[in-house]
Amino acid sequence: TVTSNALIHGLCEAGNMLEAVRLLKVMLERGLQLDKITYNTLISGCCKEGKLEEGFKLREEMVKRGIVPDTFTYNLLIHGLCNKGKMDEAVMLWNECRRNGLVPNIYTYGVMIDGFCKADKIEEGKNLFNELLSQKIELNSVVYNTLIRAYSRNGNMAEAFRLHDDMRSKGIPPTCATYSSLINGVCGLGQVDDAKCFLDEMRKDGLLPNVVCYTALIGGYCKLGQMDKVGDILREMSSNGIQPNKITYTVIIDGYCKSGDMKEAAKFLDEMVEKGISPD
RNA sequence: UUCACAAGAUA
Repeated sequence: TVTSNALIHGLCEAGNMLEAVRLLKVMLERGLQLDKITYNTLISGCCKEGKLEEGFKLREEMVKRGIVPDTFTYNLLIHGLCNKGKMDEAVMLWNECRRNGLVPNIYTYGVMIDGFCKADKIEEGKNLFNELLSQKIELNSVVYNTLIRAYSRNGNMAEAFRLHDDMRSKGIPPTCATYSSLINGVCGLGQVDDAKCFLDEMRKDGLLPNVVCYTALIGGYCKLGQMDKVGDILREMSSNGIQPNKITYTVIIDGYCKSGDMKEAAKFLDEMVEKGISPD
């Protein structure tokens, strides 16, 4: 069963749900004992493809087989609902989860907080976060990053920085995701040169700026129409061994197009294709 | 062996 579960997971990750379900049938035919992990893995695959109905059907099926859904199961389904912006239904599932005597974990909170934030209900997200603070659940970087991203997108950098200080003071390490959100927020205010300083701060924290951080900065310069600065960042990236990816190129090409320089845009498109990245 | 967070364009 463990081996088959791992295989199913691999197929789901590859987006090959049909094969994964086929494998499930094979397991049944061979009389292999299915477990929570088998079902959770499949439910995760369905939810990632946005096939929520399938996910809920699988949950029914597991119950029929006498396998009791656990917190993972709920987290997956709640996540699926959140991704569709169905926060009211997500809240109902959250309540059902507790009614069934299951204890929400850090993932449950993380998914819900992120769902609220992405549905433009930051205050609700923040309230859940405060509830989380009062629990005996250990906090981690992800929940902080979620809120930091939300406040940064809103241009509320004061609150974003406050959370950043707060996580540090609790010994929770900022990550690349923390910094890319902060960079993106400061860039959104047009302070791209200031945002660039975060690269050094990251290194002081023992983090190596990754392609996401650099791309956020490039995007900032593009929005300001400072296309000359884009080359600087690209050089800094390559001297640090970081390769631009498809999103980086998309940002640059879009920037040149919007600044009316189609020749440069075409150059970067060519460069991207030469590197084996297919445009979309 | 299964769950959450960061950067882009899109009529």
